[in-house]
Amino acid sequence: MPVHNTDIADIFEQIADFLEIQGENPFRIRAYRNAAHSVSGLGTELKEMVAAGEDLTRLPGIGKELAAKIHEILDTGTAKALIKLQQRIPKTVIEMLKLPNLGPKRVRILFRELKIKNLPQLAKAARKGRIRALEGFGQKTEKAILDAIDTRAQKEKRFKIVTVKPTVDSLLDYLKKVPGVNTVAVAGSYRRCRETVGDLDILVTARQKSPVMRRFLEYDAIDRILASGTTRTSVILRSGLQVDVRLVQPASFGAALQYFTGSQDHNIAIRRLGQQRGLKINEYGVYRFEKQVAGRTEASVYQTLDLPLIPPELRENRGEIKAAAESRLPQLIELKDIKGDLHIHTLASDGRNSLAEMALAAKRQGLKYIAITEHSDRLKVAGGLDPPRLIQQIDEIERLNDNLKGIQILKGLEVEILKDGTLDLSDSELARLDLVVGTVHSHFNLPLEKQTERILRAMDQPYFSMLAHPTGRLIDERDPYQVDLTRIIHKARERGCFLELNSNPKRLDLTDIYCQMAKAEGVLISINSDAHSIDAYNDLVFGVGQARRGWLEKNDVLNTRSLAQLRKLLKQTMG
DNA sequence: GCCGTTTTCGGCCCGACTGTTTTCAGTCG
Repeated sequence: MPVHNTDIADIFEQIADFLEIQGENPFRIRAYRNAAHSVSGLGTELKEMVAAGEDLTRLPGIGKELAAKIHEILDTGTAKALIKLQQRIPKTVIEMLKLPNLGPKRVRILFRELKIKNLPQLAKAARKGRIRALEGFGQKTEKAILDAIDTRAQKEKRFKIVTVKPTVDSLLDYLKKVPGVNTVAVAGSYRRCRETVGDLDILVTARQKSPVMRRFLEYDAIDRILASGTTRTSVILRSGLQVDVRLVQPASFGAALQYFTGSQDHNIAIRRLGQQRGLKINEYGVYRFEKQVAGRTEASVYQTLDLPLIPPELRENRGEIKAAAESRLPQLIELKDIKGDLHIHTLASDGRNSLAEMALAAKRQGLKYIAITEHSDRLKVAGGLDPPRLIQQIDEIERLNDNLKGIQILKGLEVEILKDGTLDLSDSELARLDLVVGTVHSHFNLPLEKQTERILRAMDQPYFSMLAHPTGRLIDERDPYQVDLTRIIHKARERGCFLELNSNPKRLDLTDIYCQMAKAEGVLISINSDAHSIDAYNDLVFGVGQARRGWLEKNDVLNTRSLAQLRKLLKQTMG
């Protein structure tokens, strides 16, 4: 059973949880959490680094002790330290930490004083009124605990960025119209283009006595109010989404935007840097002693640390601060760099628009080329094309290309990768195409080794240009299938083929970390819409967001190339 | 447990809000 970075990070987080409930040294706990974050954000598998004989203590947040634990976990699959902790405190106690208003101190009291070991016992004790009697608890806390248990499933939910976008647009519009309001901006994980957001952070600057906070409370989609102060108001919308609005002074706007954009790990690192220079950085500004020296703009905050403005998508404390200090921040790809879209369906398979409609809509979006890639024969439920229908479509594309100006259509196919790693159509049939996009739509449950071998074999077929949605995951709906992406990326480099970053906001597959890994290997990524209708070109912006989180620059992306360059690159994958 | 232009010890990010207090601890972001 191979151990992945996520397994190691998970063990470190668990150790941190246990230590926290034990009331351990908070900085020791932080060290474990830092290490977990550092490990999960690595662009390389630790098992490979160890195999290559690399010194793990060179990684940020990993010292001698934790390096030894990583070795132990790689060897045994677990850590003795964790097992020891689990013997003293039942695993189920950790679940209580996830409830709002319950942190390590209170969970510790519940466990020690009332011997509460899990959520059902906690609910029982709360119903009997035993919790309010505890030191530091009261009636309100007891009720909050009960409420939280009752609505727990709902609360853990994160929202896909695509479902939040209309809310953001509407709220910004609403707040901007309130008298006296000057600036409204969204911060948080939404601004960092994370694939899901837990809540929305909105910043407002306004003239004195603007009724903005009161008016926000009147916003019609609000279900209930969590907190309401002069500078911060928190509400839950009927959709379940939490929204925090903060009123800030113009002189503090940049500092607040920096602060609330996060990530938290990035901010901690930034404030530490400030500290080393005798600066205090908070959401109001950058201070030397009592005097504010920056904060009106975000750039001014970074400037006090001699850093350029770091793009929000990079702010995860995954090396961006060091890169900024060394003037080697990437010039991140932008939506306007995308010249074409290489994964598109039409009415011929399961799309909702015709070939001509898809082509014209692409042209309106400013794209120069598209590839039509219908499903192949085996995927009957999606109207997969058999060889005769594929030939028919190739003819149709050639006819259209003769008549269309300003957009070129490439002949492609989204071919099924069969269980044994062969492709759904024969080489002679695939040879007629400009590109072949391979995908897995069946046998999701193969074990890691089999699934990986299956895909590697497919990539080795003579006609194979690109692996689409490489992990098959659907955010919050379907886990990725078991596959060793490190080997897939190595193979792509060796074979000269490409990996897709699918822009469908339900997929966003590849994820940021693997984009970064592919980039390091020199494997080009294609940011595709997987469009099934003309509206879907709008999703490319989500793919670009994920690509930016993966540090991708224009040159790292296949479909920023001119049509001539693209054809050359594709030809190398065909035959 | 990590880390070092404060370097092998003594630090480790910072403030708002709430509930339970009667001046503050815990939680959260």
